[in-house]
Amino acid sequence: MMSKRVGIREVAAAAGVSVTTVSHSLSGGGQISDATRERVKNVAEGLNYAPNRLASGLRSKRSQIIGFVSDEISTTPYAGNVLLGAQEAAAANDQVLMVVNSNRNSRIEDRGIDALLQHSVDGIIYARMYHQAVELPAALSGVPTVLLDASSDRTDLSSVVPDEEGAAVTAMEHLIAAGHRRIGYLGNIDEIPATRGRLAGYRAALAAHGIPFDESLVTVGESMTAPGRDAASRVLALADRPTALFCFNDRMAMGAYQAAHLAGLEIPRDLSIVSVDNFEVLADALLPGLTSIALPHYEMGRWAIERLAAELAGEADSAPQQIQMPCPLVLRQSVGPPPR
Amino acid sequence: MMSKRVGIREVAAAAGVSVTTVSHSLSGGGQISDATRERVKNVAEGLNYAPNRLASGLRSKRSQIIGFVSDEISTTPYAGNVLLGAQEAAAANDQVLMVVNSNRNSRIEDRGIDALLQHSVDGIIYARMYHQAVELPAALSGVPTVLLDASSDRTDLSSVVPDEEGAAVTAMEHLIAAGHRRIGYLGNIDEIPATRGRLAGYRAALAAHGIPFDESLVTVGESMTAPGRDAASRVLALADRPTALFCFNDRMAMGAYQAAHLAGLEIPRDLSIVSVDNFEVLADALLPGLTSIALPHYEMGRWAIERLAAELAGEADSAPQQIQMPCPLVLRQSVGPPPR
DNA sequence: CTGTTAGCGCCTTCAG
DNA sequence: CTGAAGGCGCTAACAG
Repeated sequence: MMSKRVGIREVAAAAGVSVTTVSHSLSGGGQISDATRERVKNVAEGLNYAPNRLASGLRSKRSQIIGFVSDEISTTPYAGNVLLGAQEAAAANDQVLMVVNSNRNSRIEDRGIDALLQHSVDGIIYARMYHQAVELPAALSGVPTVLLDASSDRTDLSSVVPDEEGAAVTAMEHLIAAGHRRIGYLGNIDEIPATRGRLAGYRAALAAHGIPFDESLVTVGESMTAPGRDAASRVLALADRPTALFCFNDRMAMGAYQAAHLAGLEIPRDLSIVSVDNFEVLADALLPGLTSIALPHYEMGRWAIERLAAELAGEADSAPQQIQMPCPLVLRQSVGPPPR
Repeated sequence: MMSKRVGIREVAAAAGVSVTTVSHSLSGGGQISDATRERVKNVAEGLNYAPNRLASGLRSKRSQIIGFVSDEISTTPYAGNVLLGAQEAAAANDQVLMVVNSNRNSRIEDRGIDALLQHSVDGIIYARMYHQAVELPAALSGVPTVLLDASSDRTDLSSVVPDEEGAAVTAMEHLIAAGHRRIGYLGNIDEIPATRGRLAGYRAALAAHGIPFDESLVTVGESMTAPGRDAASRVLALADRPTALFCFNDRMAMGAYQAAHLAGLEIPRDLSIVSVDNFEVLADALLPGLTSIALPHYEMGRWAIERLAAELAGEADSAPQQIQMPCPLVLRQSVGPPPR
């Protein structure tokens, strides 16, 4: 509400000082004696003073608002945690988030960015809901921006994405450590970084353990349950079927569960499974629980805000960084030793 | 970015008029001839003028920012759509959303609300991620507020929640129309409106069709997959087991699928299932697809913003409203005629 | 119909 | 160490 809340001048009057002194006292700036500073703070608190950010932003050119633009806050269930991470980090910095959603429509996105700029956001988190390459909208040139779950070829922009290859290696190491050597990969077909990265990790892990790559163990499909079921059915029908499956994501893994069921195989006795997403509604619900690699959504959200804050502050370490975040393994019950 | 963008005075100079004329021309107010209005608009566009909302908000007491406070944006996957609905409706009103997340912690929530108020939000959407009764934080008294997926006993506050009882009736009517008379209810145990509402709907639908209520067909558990599985197993073990199950939500329904499987029952041949949530990642993924009642998340988001806008505008119909939104049935493959 | 003139609430040189 | 004064960019009376 924009009512007549108490302002800096009321505080000044009550404390018997000038508005300047109040401003300095509260903002930590200026040369104020500790005594007055304390007194002013107490008076302000007593009066229930709260600054008007509109006014201070107008004057100081710092709105303390960060714009958060994403392609689809909604459809994906992973989304929430990146927003949460960003929001909590922002709150810790005395910043607040203004969110805008493009629904993958660049006209809507541009309009949203315009709105953010009109509200004088200090910077922008440009987020995607799954790892992908992006081109920054022209309207954002000159605006401090950090890419989240998105990457570009620009080295002057900070960005954070999951370490896709590392995620796959982690999953594979877990399977190999359990004794598996014949491990299938249920891959997806979209042209996104995760597709390449996870396959690369799959192959790298095999190579690291001297296990030959067998193309017949790799099947692909759309990254959803039904295609995962079909792909898994194909590879499980092989005479020399794999004893374990690394799945592109939890939805495909759910398909693999169904395929295993249809083939009369029991998990993990006959088939071990690891996948990526750690999407709890699925991973926890499946029987047995699905061991899965978690994507660091919350952490990426935090990192993006902190990076942006550092760049806005012009700190020493403010050179742009492009980082890949590690993805931890979340153990459940879908992995066991190979049969026999 | 808060750089020296072109301001209203540059536009005025370029158009050869005063700043007042520019302001009126662009905001549609004042008495300006159509000719000058047009000319000014063109000049402004040519100069790529965009208003500084900080300044206009400071002056006009209208920030065009709506605060969105919710308990948990993240953990639940339903969340996204309410934010999306709200965001799109806000954009249509030339408003923008500032989000704050309390993580169910009232101290964090109060801090967040403070931040929103400091930024002079015009009003607040106070949202919960699932239907529940709330008490409005004291800090919000006097602030235009609309409750979303939340209700209170205050009649001076607008609110929107799903029609829980209607949802259950819709589900039951579908089952009854398919020929079922022996229908079980897999209920939950939390003390939330949905618990009462859906059970009431279950009973009402039975009564409307002259089917006696049989307590043995009602089993309850926590609203998750494993408890759903257990509860369903109990009722399916009955000598005279139900031919259909109405489940509290999709996660419990997934448990019912598993229980059916374990009991050697095939869906929908031996057992029909309808539930609530239409949580696509589950409902679409289950085999066969799960027929489910959709909760109107997106629509509630839109409605809340529109209601707030109406109240802010002080329109004729601005008396607070407490509404229940209908919940549509989404057909998939989990319902068939009763066996034999 | 259009222009002049004050501020909105705060920050920030610049003097004391 | 503290106070006075001038805007930030825009809107809204009030005059012309």
